[in-house]
Amino acid sequence: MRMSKMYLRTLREVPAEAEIPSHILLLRAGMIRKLVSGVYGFMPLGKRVLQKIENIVREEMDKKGAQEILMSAIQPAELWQESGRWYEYGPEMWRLKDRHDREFCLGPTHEEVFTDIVRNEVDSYRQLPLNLYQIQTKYRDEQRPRFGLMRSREFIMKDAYSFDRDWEGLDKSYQEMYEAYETIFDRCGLEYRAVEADTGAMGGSDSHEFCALSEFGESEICYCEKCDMAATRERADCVDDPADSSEMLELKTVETPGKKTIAEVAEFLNLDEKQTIKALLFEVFDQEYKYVAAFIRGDRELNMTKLINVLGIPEHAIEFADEDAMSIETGSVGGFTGPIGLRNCKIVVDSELVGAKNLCAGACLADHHMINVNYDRDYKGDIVADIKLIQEGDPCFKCGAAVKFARGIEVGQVFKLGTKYSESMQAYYKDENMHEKIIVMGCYGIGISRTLAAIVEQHHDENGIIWPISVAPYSVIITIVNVGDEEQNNLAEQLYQKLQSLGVEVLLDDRKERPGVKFKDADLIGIPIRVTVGKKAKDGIVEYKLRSSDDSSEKTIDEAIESIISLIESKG
RNA sequence: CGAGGUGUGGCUCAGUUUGGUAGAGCGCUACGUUCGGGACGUAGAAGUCGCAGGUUCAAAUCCUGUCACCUCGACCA
Repeated sequence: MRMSKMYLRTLREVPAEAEIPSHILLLRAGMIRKLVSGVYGFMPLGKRVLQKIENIVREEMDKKGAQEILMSAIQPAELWQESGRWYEYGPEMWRLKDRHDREFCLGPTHEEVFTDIVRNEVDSYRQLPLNLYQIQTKYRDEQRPRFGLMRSREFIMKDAYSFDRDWEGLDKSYQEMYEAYETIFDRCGLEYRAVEADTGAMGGSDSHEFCALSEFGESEICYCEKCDMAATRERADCVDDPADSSEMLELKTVETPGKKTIAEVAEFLNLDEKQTIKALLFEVFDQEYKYVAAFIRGDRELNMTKLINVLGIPEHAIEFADEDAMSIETGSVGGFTGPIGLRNCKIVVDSELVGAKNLCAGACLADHHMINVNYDRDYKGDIVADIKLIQEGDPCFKCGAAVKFARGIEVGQVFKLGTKYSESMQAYYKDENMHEKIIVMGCYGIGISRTLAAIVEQHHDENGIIWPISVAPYSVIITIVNVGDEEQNNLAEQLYQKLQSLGVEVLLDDRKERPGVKFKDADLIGIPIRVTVGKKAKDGIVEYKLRSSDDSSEKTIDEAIESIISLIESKG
């Protein structure tokens, strides 16, 4: 491609909308352009990178026997009603109606559609296992789109769905996809970590997230250096402090005027925060009960994901309670709510509180707390479970060593769905004995556009992007220092033609620009190999330089071609 | 959804406090001089000041409403 003809505009200044390196650089390098909040278009260079990533994904999926199809982005509400997710999915789903008032959505994911296709066409065990995938645009009406491609409302995703005869088959399919993902992210040049994850709105049992490590990642992950534990923060189990064997003391109510927070109460009563109980009050929607009170030890934080999991409700069906309204119905008192005296409300108690003794809790009476509160003797929970959020340095639930934290960009996730969808949507097959059996499913996603952003996060410097050669829009850029010089033009043209005939993806910077501008642009758009044709063109000498290094060397064009070919073969 | 902020040529921004009829740099066009890390000169083109009302002789500027965008929080396969 001749740059004089290429549709490309690079920006010198940082667009006001962008904050993090990938967003800034993708905009500055003319790879993406915003249409509205959370919706981006891909310009020629960006589109090429996207295709590189897609092709890596295709190759590795195909190697595992997965077959590519393409389903529509538009989906009928009926399918989602059948699986129960039309309600569950919440406001993130982009819903619309046709002229006859029939309801549809723009697909945020495709479990229902794939299950529907397969249940209609798979009858026999001979057709299983089966793995189908697509690379397609997905829609999620995010509350707050952020960071360019990182969290957008329209994005490109590879989603695969496996269909097996039984759970053993699913385990195998899952393992195959897990391995494919490792290869895919390795080939994309990403430094990543696979961590255990919550299954969230997808449902199912096991799940792993593949997180590209980055300080701007939105996933908090925790891991253990002593054992193989690695999980998202919301998923990580917590270890309860050991039970206290002290005697139970007499329950008392004490005055604590105006002391509402844990810190204030602990200081006022001269207690450790560990000796207090924190109350968190929620209102829930469309359930048998209206309010939830969650109790955890005063020094702990609540893990919202764990809470909604034990309650078995979708995330959008719960929010912090309006204290006044709740007070009337349940007897809670803002700042002074405790487990004793509450009514008409689901009580969830963190498991750690069961073994703790003589704690301080709100008295459900203004300006009063109770001391020497003990589980079982003084109060009970409707549910007792681990609902704590893990902190850095807490003990690992597998081996007890202190856990470490890191941040990552979730570029892929694999789920064992099991029979969640095949059951609700009745996807069966017949076994050897003509017995009807349920299909066991898995699903496997990769955010293609997010992966692109993650690669930039990990591969850039102050001058711009540094694409790994495997995903670079072009492998080589030939920079002509002075297009007014015939010898330079001729030599560059010769090299350009040769590289093209060898199948090398090459840019020829034949623009009438000063060399400084061309070098800056070459660095910004991140082409891995730069060949500069300058003063020594008359001797047949060019300068060969890698974007990733400051060193350069002088070569004849044949030597340059040799270096280029061998580099592409080793890294491409 | 809660809090804060911003909307002025393609981009980055000044001008708004104190109303007087729109500016700079970059980019763009033409010509000339340059030509190894974002050159210089000359001459140009380009903006209903987010939108709608209102106040006023006069509104980018003041008032009301509205929309969009950004940040933090909450939330998020």
